[in-house]
Amino acid sequence: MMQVQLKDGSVRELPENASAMELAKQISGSLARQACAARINGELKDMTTTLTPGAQVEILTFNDEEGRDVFWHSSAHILAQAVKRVFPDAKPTIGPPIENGFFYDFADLTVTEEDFEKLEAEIQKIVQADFKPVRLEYETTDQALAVFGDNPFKKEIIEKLEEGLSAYQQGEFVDLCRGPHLPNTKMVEGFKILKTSGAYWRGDAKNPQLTRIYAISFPDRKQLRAYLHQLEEAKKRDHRILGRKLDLFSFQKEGPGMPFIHPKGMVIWNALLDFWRSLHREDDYVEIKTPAMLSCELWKTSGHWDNYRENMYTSEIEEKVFAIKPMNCPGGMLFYKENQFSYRDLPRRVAEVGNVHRHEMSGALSGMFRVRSFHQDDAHIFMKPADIKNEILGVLRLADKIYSQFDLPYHLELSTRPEKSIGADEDWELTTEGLRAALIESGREFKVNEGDGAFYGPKIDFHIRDAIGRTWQCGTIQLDMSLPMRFELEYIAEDGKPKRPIMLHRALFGSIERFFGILVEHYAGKFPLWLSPVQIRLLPVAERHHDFAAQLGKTLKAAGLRAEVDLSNESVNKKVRNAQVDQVNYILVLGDKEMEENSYMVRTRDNQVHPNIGWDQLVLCLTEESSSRASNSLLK
RNA sequence: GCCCUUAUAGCUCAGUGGUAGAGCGCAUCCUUGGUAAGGAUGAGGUCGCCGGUUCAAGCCCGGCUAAGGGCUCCA
Repeated sequence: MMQVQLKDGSVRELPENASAMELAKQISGSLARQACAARINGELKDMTTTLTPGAQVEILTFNDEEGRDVFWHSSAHILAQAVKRVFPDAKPTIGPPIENGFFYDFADLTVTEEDFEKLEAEIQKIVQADFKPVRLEYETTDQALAVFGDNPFKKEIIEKLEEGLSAYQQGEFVDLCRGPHLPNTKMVEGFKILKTSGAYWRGDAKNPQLTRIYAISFPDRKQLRAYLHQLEEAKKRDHRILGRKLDLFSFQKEGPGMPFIHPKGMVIWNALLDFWRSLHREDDYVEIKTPAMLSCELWKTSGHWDNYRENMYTSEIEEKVFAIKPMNCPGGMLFYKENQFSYRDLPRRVAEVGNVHRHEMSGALSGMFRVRSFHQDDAHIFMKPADIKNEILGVLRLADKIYSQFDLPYHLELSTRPEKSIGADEDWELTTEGLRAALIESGREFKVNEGDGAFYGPKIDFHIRDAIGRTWQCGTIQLDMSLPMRFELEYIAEDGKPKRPIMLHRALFGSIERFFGILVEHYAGKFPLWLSPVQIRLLPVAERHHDFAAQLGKTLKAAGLRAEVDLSNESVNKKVRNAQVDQVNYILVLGDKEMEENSYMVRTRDNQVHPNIGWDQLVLCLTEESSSRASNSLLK
């Protein structure tokens, strides 16, 4: 007999040479059925692994991140086995687990969605065959090459690894693999191929393109169904679909990646910017507007011409070359140089909501999330070295006000000096520590990405998490040591001598277009009142109530509310439905009763009914809800 | 940019080589209706664009344009 220790510190007695699976069985039958792999003395191993006396053992299931990775990686092998059966010429390359599921990349394979059914049928056969993956180990590179040498991708991997080579076999299928793997294939009850795409070998466009198949699997068919359901739900929030349904924006083939914002979208846009401007006024920002197009000489000075030219739209007129701005900063530099500043004038906070154009690769475009024409809520802060910490703190506070307005949780990341960078060591030290000190003083947690800063300075990024759990990099604070130098910015210091200011770029929404798209999905089109394109719709019951409704509509508009009166020749039921489908916040049906009683029944788009509300009370309540930018209805 | 997929009425989508369809929306009329779809009639399409195959192309082939998924996760 021998003893092993479990994660919780308890000790188990087992026969000599017992495997991890036998341990799991001793603990409980259900654990043994769910066990994906074991962590033995800190290393991930197969359940078949023989335990040694005194070993520390943890049994991992699908509920553990690492267990899940093993589950999905084994699923990838099953997928590859099925692909080999259906397409014998396909050459498997790699097949790792990812955040949601896994993929496998193949060379010499073309699949379409019509093949999915065939592949899934084959996968079911493999699952039902209940293969027990067996680990094979190779002593030498040559041994491994004898098995996999005809696959150039596996060959590359083998030659790179040289030792510790292993493979797993299930039935006729052998795949080079580090492991570990599931004890059997029958555990994979729910399996679904999701999509296929091209992917470059090792992620590099210079390498051959492979065919990638994405899939997901679960130990339980119910979990698969729930996951697929969740995907469907997320699809319903898709800002591209809601944007069309709610008539917020559109794209035209004449302007790929260049959104048209419709009147209802502009209501949201303007509400966002009103909010943004009010906060910036409080924080003593001034706002400017610089030209969309400027001479290429400017872009040569800023460095964009050398580094960014292929992404810039250019135009030649009267033999002079101009470029549409991909960033606002160079224009902001010219503005700074308009005046001579004293140290007393700093920090100077200059904001600009600038429309920038960047020629993104055609395949990268995606709704409002990745566009070629967008607006940055930019600001450039010019300051003395001593101002850094306070200015960063100010921006952190401002960002917090903005994100918390939308109930968007976020986290911060600090990126430090990359290998390729400009500027003196002491400048990097000064600026990076300024950022760090401000982050620490703000009391917020942050992650550090060493070497991930821009070549011209360190930065802080804001990553927000939306209602479906996805994270987005929105805000950014970037210290820039390059532009003040290139543009020879100065201020006059206390000693009367010119000094170079420190400059930072910052954006909080990031791209307004993208933030807009995120909000559409975050709220699933159900905007809070202050953002909502149509806040209230009045539905007269019959024609004799039209004048009454129009009159009330006028009162609401005069109170600053966005009201519509539905005079269409439709039934009341239909009008209510239309208003709810249009995500109108409040719906009022107006008939004889309302004309007589001056008391109203207010219905929301979610079918909440608030009875017996007086007109003045209603107007007061809605104006308060809207102007205070409340997240939830104030009606009781 | 590259790989795969898609493009038919304003929108969502059927239509596998023989003169173009549905639902919603829109228009007109009937209905004047009380809280999620009242009824009838009608208009609306060079089937994304260019070329090819064919007696005949929305459908097959090629090119272009646009859209969607992906190209970060290293056996």
